[in-house]
Amino acid sequence: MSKGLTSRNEDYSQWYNELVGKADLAEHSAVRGCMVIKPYGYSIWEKMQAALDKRFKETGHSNAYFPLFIPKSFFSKEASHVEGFATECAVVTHYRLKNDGTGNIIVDEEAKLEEELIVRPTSETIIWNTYRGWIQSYRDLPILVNQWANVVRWEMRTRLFLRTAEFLWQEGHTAHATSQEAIEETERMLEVYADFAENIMAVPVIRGRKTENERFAGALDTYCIEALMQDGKALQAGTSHFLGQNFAKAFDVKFTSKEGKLDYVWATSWGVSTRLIGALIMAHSDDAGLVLPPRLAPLQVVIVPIHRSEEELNQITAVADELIAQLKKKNISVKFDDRDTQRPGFKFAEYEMKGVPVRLAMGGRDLENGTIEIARRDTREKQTITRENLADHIENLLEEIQTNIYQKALKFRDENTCEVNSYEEFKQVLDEKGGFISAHWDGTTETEKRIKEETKATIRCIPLNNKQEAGVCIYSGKPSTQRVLFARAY
RNA sequence: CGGGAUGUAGCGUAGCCCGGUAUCGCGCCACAUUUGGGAUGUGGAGGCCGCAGGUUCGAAUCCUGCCAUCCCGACCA
Repeated sequence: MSKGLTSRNEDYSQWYNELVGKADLAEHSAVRGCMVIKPYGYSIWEKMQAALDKRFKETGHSNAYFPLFIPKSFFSKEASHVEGFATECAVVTHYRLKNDGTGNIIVDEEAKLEEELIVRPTSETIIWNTYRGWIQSYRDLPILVNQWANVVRWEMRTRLFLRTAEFLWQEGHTAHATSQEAIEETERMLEVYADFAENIMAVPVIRGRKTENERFAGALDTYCIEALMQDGKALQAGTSHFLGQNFAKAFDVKFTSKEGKLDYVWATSWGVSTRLIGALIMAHSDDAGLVLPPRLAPLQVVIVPIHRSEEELNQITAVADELIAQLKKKNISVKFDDRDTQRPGFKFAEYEMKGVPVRLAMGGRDLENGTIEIARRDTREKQTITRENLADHIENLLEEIQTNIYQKALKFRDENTCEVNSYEEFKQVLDEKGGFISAHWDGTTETEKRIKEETKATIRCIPLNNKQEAGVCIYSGKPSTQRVLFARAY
């Protein structure tokens, strides 16, 4: 476990702040808990966006954009929804400032809004208010829309990347003619997320459903993917909600079916956020810095020249240029770092911190021998090889690294997932080891809450395709039909 | 919003108890020597000591208030 990546903000090390981002934007409470995403970190987000967006399009979705401000009255139309978000809303009450005559800029009380605006914490309400005008007939369905946006949730406590007051995300909002179709959509998008997490981020996830207690405000069912971080805590990495007809009823969105019957529309919503950057970091990094899976690394290959003279550098550059051209043909991003302001050793350490998957180093020795030094970030191994078929070799190595990072995380999760059969054992594992704990639960919210109060562990999910198995609840001793997954979580 | 801690250069810090305008390291700038794992030497720049009051001849230091940050809790993608 990296010293830079524990659960405590104070342990996020210097390199982490330098490279990825920092919540240091102002000495003012109004922006407390917001974050700055620096260029390198943002380019990781852009890669995530591109990969996700591609999958959204492949599954028939289109992007759209809805307003940042939501009238308070919209917001309060769905009872459980407003209840769930009421305590974390930023509210706009005025629209103008003025000079008070002494040079101070103050809020102009005359510019008070008749109705307050909520800065969106999520967009269900304003989108469903809009959908009312888009939907009349079954021919208008389904509506498969996604929005890339920022949202604000005024949490009492923030945590860099995992829970910031403002965050970037995507939120999909779909409308369907039947319950079944909406449930299928909910499950489809969960699988899109799971596939993205595992194949692009190299983070293994558990697909599951939330308990009633942990469900999204306004949803009938919440599906989620849960990942395990290196410190043994779980992280909810994405959610997909089956909203039933709740929002359609709240916003009066009806359609005429093929049979000529008027009915409310069925809905889903699903989202992932910049929290994924935190997940990526905490799942893979080590003491030398970030470890990025090649498919998300802003820079996949770096070449560091080691030279004593200008002439030597020119010779190295010539070899490098040829290699760069070959790599670019393969769509592999590469940088030739010939800065003369830093020494090779410094560069090696720097690119390790940044998590660049493959590093090449070439000096006079290699020029003579026709070789090059190749180092991989995931295992930190390096070897000197000939330059024959180098581009192909690198292409294969990047794939191998992608796989290896995933396998390593998967092995870690397997080693930190265990079944327990008593509450004593449960508490012991939780305190000594952490990780996912599979245990029988009687299915009541009361038991769930008691366990949370006593141990801080929550039910992360009821895994999909869960094995049905008779047992007794570790807490109440009542009969249970299946195990659920517990963990302490972020 | 409760409980605890902390604010000194870009970053990390010493000094505070026992008042005399600030220590060290990293980083930064210049020059030289270096360059296959975070170079070395010499010289240099950089600070309203979180903010506002108070006590005092004199405050980083003592007192009061405020602000901010971090940790724990409630809340949560």
